[in-house]
Amino acid sequence: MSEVRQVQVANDRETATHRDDKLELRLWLRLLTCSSLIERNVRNALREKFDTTLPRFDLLAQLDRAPDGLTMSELSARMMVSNGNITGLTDRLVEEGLVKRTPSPRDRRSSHVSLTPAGKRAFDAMTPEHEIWIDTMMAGLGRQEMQQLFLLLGKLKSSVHQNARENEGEDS
Amino acid sequence: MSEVRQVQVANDRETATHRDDKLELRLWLRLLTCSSLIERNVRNALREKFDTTLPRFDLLAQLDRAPDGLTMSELSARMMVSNGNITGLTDRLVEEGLVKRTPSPRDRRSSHVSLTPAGKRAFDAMTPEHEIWIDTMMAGLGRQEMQQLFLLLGKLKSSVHQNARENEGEDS
DNA sequence: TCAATTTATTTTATACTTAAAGTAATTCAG
DNA sequence: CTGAATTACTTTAAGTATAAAATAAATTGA
Repeated sequence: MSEVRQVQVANDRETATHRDDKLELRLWLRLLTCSSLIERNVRNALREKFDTTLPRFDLLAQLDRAPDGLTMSELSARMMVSNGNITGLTDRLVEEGLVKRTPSPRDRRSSHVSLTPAGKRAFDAMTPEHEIWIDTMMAGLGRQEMQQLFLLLGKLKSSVHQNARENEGEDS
Repeated sequence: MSEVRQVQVANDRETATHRDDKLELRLWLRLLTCSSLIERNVRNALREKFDTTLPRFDLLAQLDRAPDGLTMSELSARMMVSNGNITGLTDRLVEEGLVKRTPSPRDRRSSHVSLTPAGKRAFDAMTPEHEIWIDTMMAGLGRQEMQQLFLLLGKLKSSVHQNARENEGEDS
């Protein structure tokens, strides 16, 4: 009575792709699956280990890389989210004391956001762990495979920038 | 007086990566950038052309691929979102008349969700356009590059499944 | 100068998303 | 058969996200 032992097969988006679906579509779904998987893991880990969220960590990371701080618009561009989103996110981080707003002396419309000492400490505590999570998830890939993947994704990124419908009213 | 003509350089996440950042981290950020870029484009296109959203389109797509319909749990697994999310999403699509819930005769806890004729029509109207958007964005990649990318992402997916911290309480 | 436009940000309304708790039906152990 | 555990789904509260409108400051052009 040999049990039919179901192998744990993830029931993700790709499960339902037809064999005759176009390569482009299957590629997009797989890309999305990978991205979502990693994102979910990082999100969960951040919550469990540091009681924070991915958007907050992301914002701190952007600031850590820009020692002079960034304007709301710069944050919006780098994090690829709307400006309104940054407003709320910054508000919460200010409340937590991890970030501060400094009105720009040159332009009264804009403010520079930067890490507070507490924010810097908090971020520095998270970084090494975060790096380990990422490394771990990618442990199944060899050095060369990663480089290859990095390269191909670079091409994809260019392709999207060049061909996407979003490019209206761009610089001539 | 030669103008310094700024080339339109995307100010995305990767802008701020240090040269000495680990390959794994840079790979993850680039993956996320690609995924977000494509996602944003599809989202905008769906809104502009069909006045709908990506999650709704996704749900319709899952149902279209499963002619007998799916339970809420199956939808949750395939779309990789929480079960509570599916509840709300389904509610809205039912309101729009694109989807219907049929109580399962075998299990009074669960219901099968499936496309209504209107839902099928709506989805069929969107599919060809959607495919074009994806194809267009990937037009910069050759056939072989796409296949290579697909393969490498498959490896990454396995790696994440195997190594991620999420694997607790799994099948022995 | 000064009106019109652009830019930086905030506000508003709505949708999406999650985790956690709750409800109800089913299954399982004994 | 029955109580305990599990499963399917919904509800709730909070956070994240967007588009669009609003505000206010800076810039531009005549």
